[in-house]
Amino acid sequence: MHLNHVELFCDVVARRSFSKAAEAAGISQSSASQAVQALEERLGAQLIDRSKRPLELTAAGEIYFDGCRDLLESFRRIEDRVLQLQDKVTGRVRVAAIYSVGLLQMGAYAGRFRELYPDAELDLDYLHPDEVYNRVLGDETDLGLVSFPREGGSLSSIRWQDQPMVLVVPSRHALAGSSKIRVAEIAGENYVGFTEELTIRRAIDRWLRQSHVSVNVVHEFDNIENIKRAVEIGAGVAILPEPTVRREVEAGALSQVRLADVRWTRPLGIVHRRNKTLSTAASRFVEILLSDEDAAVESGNGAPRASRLHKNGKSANGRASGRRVPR
Amino acid sequence: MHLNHVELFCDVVARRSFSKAAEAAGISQSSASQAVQALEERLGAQLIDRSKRPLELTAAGEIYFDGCRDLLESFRRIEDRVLQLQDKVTGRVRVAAIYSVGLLQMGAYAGRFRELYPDAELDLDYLHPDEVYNRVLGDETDLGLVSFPREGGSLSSIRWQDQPMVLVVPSRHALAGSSKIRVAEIAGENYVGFTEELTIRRAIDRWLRQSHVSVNVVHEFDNIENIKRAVEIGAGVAILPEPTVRREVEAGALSQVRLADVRWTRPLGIVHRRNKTLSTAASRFVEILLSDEDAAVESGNGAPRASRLHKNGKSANGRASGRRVPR
DNA sequence: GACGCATCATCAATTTTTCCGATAGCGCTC
DNA sequence: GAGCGCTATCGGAAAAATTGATGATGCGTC
Repeated sequence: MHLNHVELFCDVVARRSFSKAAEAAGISQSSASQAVQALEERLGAQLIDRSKRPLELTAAGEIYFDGCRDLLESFRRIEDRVLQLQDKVTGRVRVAAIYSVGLLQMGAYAGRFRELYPDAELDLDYLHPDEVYNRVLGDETDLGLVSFPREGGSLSSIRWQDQPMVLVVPSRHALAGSSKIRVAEIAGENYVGFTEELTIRRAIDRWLRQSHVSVNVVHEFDNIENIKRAVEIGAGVAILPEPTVRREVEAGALSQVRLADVRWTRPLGIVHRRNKTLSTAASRFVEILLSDEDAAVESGNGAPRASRLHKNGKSANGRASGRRVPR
Repeated sequence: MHLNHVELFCDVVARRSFSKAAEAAGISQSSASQAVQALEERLGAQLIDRSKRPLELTAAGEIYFDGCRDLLESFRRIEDRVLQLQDKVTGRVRVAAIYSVGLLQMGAYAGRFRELYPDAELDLDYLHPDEVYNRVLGDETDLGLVSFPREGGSLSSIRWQDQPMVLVVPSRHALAGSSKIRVAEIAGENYVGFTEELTIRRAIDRWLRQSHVSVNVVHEFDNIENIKRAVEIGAGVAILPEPTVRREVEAGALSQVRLADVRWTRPLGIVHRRNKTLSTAASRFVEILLSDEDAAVESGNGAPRASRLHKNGKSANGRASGRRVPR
């Protein structure tokens, strides 16, 4: 029996689609169909009910899926154990990041990871926050990079960074010159904010309320890029994580103003399934995220750093564990 | 990755031989070699040290083997669960029986099993008792049929039959006419017995000692067939399980005499690995062994029957469970 | 310590399996 | 009910496992 076929079956089930799973596996839809059929033939039982759209699992399929899910996980762990013995880091790490984390920072981390562990494969996706959680929960990704990380249930999270929130204003705005202001000075400004379904919107609302400041919301977007564009054209001011506007500030397209009397930060975290032990490769990726010195600079406040995840008992030779790559 | 390759690797390790494992799997030695090499290449690690004869596992191989052993077992269970859903009994049952059980009785049981479950594969081997235990312990067989079953450690046993021991004499012997005698009458007879390493020999010795009877041992054999031949040619008398001499007694080649004042029996048991759940097919085979009505007749004493192993919650249609095959 | 035996690796040829692309059929949605 | 998206099916192509022959190596034996 081909374990690849089992893996494919599980992916078909997870995605509720043969074609999606086939594409993800880099094979043709036809091949995916045949692979699952081979499994069904071997068992002499229908696993998937294709007469429904989207497809559904049969009772047998349910049982088989549950079992194979664990089986594949076990197999991965076994291989990992052997590979660890020789300090090899291989396998695939699937990372899903929210747009505002991903586009700005992940490139550098990914490069570093690929440089240190050329044998490992890194899949990076930039998604909507909800989709990141879905993937983690559905076991379609190993690590999720999100802001205001949720915990509990089958989710566990690792604290990663705390990004200071700054006021962002058009470069010709009255406040553009100031390096620091008090929150109260924002009151009544035209404001470009996040849409209400986003956690960060609710956090900012709460912060403003606590400071007894209210603003005039003129636009709402569900992503930072659009907010920045709106501020650039003078639609209003915004409150955004400092690292996400650094490039525009340096280029002069936007101005940032620190808020002197509050410590608003956007916490970023790495979420993963609680019960699933991370693969060595995944652990190493987390390690790179956490060990990065830039991050230490960026996380402006004195919050304790997340402790190192990876503990390798017997790494004697100079492997990556403690290594720093010069920026 | 091919699960077959993993299975093959495990078999190679268990047998400490590529060629043996290849033969057992029904493939060429070349193929076996390449299959294991494929695994090693995938892991980038040597699993087996071929420079030793017989081959040895490397540290990586040790880890991999332990993991894969369980993995294969898990996979088997998963498939079994699915198959059970549709009342299918497939898969392989490997049975190792001691000669004296096997040759006489197993044919009928095997036939019955193959008739009831044509999709399942039954491997029957007749071996020396020690070898039966080795196979069970080494996980090379699912069920072992032995006399005086050992328990404990990783072994578990199911009571199967208690065969009454009878005195067997040449057909022209002075006692040949009697249907019953007292044990004391054996005293001083020329006796053909088992070799000392066999459990049954030690049991008989103990019984004779308890009855304060001693005999004149003229020959020792490690199997029942040879003992019968020796008795046939008049070398002496023997004490053997009744079912094993029934054919010769009916044919007139030997005479059997019941022992009136003792209840000596040879217990037969089904041994298997304790922690390993039996496959459905294996359970059904056990069921056939236990449900047989002949066995009830043969087990002369009133010892409680082993309870039925198999419990299938949802078998509604008239499947084999309760079915009896007329003798 | 050389010989023979058993065992395993290697190689090219062949068989078997898998995979692909095109096409047809079917369910779902509008 | 037409259109769209999805999956099964089919023949041919590609990839893979398997084989048989041959060579290398460890191990016991004389």
